[in-house]
Amino acid sequence: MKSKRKAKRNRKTSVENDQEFQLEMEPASSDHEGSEKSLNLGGKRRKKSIDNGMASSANRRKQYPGVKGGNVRRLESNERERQRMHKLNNAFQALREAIPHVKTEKTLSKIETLTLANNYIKSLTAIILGMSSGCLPQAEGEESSNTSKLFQHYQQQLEEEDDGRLSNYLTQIHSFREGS
DNA sequence: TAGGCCATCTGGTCCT
DNA sequence: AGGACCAGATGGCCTA
Repeated sequence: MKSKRKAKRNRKTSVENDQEFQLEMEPASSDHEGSEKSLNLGGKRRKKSIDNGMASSANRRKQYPGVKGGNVRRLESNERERQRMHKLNNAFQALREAIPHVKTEKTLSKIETLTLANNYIKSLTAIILGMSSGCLPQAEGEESSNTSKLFQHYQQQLEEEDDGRLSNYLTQIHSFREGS
């Protein structure tokens, strides 16, 4: 993994690009963060394929005359998909902020975020289980019973997995920080 | 220039 | 029927 996260902050995202593109098209509708109403066949990002990329793209991808012709349903679908992806990215961002590492200068990639979060959760679970060391209150009612089951589940899971989950996590943080 | 990461478009499939 | 979800394709941006 390369140390490109910082630079990526400087780089314009395609959303920003599209927003710029929108300025030429229409005022941006800011219904939510990262939301751009680019019902313009992708704006800048797709410009190349529109302008000159069709020769290569069209070989593999169908032509979509309906879109060019103003297929409203397709465009609406694109917009919904964009919104969905923006929500997904917001969730990724929230996850990044939930991981201690994110407070540093780099932005974690998605795969890094998921990997780190996974190990973070597991190391926290291990810590909690270690602290409680099986001294949970006696099952009293359904809720306590569930807690006990959960405890057993995690304990079993951790036993089946490798040791050193926490050290793995810390190592990962370190390597991410190093930008390796 | 290659490789990594990402946003977007798109059609298919699943779900309500 | 229409929206949500998914995966493949494509191309832009960046770093080494």
